[in-house]
Amino acid sequence: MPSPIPLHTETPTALSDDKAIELAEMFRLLGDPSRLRIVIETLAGPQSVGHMAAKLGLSPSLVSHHLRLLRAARLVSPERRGKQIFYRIHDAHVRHVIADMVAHVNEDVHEEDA
Amino acid sequence: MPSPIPLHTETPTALSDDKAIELAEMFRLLGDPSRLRIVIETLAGPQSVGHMAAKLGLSPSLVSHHLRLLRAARLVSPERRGKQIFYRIHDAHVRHVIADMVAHVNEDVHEEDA
DNA sequence: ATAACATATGAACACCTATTCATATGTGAG
DNA sequence: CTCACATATGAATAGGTGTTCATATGTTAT
Repeated sequence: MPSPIPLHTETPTALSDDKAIELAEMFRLLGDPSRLRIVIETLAGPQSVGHMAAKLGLSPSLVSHHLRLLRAARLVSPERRGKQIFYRIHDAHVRHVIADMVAHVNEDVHEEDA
Repeated sequence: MPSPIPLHTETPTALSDDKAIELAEMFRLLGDPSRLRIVIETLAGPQSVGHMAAKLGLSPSLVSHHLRLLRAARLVSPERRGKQIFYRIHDAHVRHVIADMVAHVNEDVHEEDA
């Protein structure tokens, strides 16, 4: 029979092709400075579009465009409160991934080779 | 005195603007499927350009182009062995960041809200 | 109803980028 | 030296993308 559900057949860090594409798509969205800053803002809690635009020095229109992409990729999710719409990080998974990256960059002491 | 070396002044996940740009640049490079797969290959140990090209189904030329960008960003580093050139992940920092992301995507059980 | 505000959306544009192809550079063998 | 192999590089191009502007949609208050 063809090895059912192989758990540890490859190197500790392997990735199926579809997972690679999925992960690349997430990286791509975070690869734009404006978008990355928007996502990081949501880590502190739900933020309105206007608040983010003001705080980041971007036009509300631009922030909305970026939020649409982040929404479609399920990186953030909207929540209406009166006239405003607050965006939060979509789930704990995304939160952990981003937070880890930020932590890594912040501690950024240059270690030697791997 | 103006609070020296503030450690926990902001939210647990804040980021200076230059760090945000630096991080975004790293995300951007990993945001291309071909490039991401190349980097992931190097996690298993030093790999020659030709080997990667064959394994990933990409032209050696394309792999070389991508490696140039990854090299410039210090994500990978080259090492000559005879005619071939082997690329490895540049340092432990990069290795951890990528490995964490792969791990997160692999365990990918959809949790609820953050 | 209208008005004011908040966000979203569509089009247009300038810019960037991934890929291919052709060519160059470097290396070891004979 | 020449030849074959491995990688790098430059140009050209097709497709993608971030931003701006104008306009639409939705919400609350009067």
